[in-house]
Amino acid sequence: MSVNQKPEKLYIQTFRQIRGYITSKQLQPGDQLPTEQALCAELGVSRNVLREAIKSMELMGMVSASPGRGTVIQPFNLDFIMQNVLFFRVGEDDQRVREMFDIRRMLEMSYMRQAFYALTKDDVILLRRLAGNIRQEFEKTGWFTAADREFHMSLFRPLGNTILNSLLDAIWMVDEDFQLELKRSHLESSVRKHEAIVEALEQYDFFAFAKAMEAHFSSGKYTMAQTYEEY
Amino acid sequence: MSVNQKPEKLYIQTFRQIRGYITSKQLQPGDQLPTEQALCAELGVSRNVLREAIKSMELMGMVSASPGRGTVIQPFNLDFIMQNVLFFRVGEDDQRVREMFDIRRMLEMSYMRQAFYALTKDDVILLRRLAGNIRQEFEKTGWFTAADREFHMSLFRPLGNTILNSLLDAIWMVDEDFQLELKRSHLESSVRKHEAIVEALEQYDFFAFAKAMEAHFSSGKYTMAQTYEEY
DNA sequence: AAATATTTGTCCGTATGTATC
DNA sequence: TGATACATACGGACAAATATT
Repeated sequence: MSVNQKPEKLYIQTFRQIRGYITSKQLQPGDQLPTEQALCAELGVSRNVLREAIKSMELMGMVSASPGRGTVIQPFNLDFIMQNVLFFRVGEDDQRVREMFDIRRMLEMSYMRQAFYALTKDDVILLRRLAGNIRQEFEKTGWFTAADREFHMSLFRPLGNTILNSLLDAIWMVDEDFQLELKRSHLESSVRKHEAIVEALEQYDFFAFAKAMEAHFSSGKYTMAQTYEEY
Repeated sequence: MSVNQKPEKLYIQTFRQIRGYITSKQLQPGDQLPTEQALCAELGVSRNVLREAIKSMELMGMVSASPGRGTVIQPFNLDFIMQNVLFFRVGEDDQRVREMFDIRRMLEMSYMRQAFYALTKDDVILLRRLAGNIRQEFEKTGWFTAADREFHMSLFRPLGNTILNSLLDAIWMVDEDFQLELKRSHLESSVRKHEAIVEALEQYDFFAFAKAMEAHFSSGKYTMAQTYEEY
């Protein structure tokens, strides 16, 4: 009796082959993939199978396709993976959501030092304006999810850490569905705390900045674990 | 002039809808998805479009399909993604890899305090054994990737933070493909540093534990940014 | 600016192999 | 063994979006 090596399904083989095509030809972001017709002929598969492989790549953010234009290699980006795979089941229960928020807090507190020194004057000006947006949005709607997100993302974007940005972005995406439970008093003080962060940045005072960041996280919803401390 | 809202492509909508179906019905690993035919009818799309969505999920490891049996939800697993998306793209420039290692370092340093107090006596005994495995594997093969991973995962698993575990797991997966460039001298001292971590745990000395963790990360490959410091 | 070609998007039908009862 | 349900795979056809002439 011989070993029954079950061959991999065709669309998975095809996925690998296309991937191999990209790496072996060293295709860069912006480069074109051959047309579906050409790839079908080259790989000897039907158009359906080929599409199942390519659409998978598209949904993972590896390529982007549009009619008349073709299929184009995309730059490195983990956003889709983070949102749809890594944090796939998070929305289901509150414990996971709190874990995510806690991880965000830890990451922001860990990277705040690097962020502080990476921020340019223009970045600080932008942050001042975004803090204004938070206040504005709060006074207008009693809410400020979008502005809050933009503020925090802008704080860490200058670091240029792609993975970190993707991670924070994915967590914020979940956040937007869960922020509804906040109390108004927390929101009010939170508006002020964002302004305190900007003030510290404007004065180029890292210690004040760190204190303001900690204060920001130790309020309201960010209360899963103890706050940041030195050991 | 009205806003030109371009509708998303059907197979992307469908992907989301199926994902929504899984979460809203709270389907667990092992549960069945409806048949292709049934889903086509329910979502009002053709079989091809539906398959492009489902095959994407299969390639991401979210479900598994086979003829005669149907489509089944899979437990959380990033293997395929890591192998076929991350690693493949990461190779373009190892900046991404360094970013991931750095994030791991930050997370481990952030959570070490909670981990320290969450560890039971049995956990420490396990860690002692795993440190032994590291030495053993190193002396036998000159290498210890698997044992290293197991050690670190066991350090933080007792925390019970699902998201954190997933994240660390994902980063380790990339690590295993990239650790090949380490120098032997670093490896030797790294073996000792793992043992130092366990010794601190056995003596229930948080300060020594923290120092050992920092020392561990400040050596060899973990040199992207400055080491952990209080502010 | 308009017509035409190219390329992907979407649908349908059919045959085959596999798992289950 | 046979019958049924299901995913796998192929092919053709037309629509829609984009690029080209």
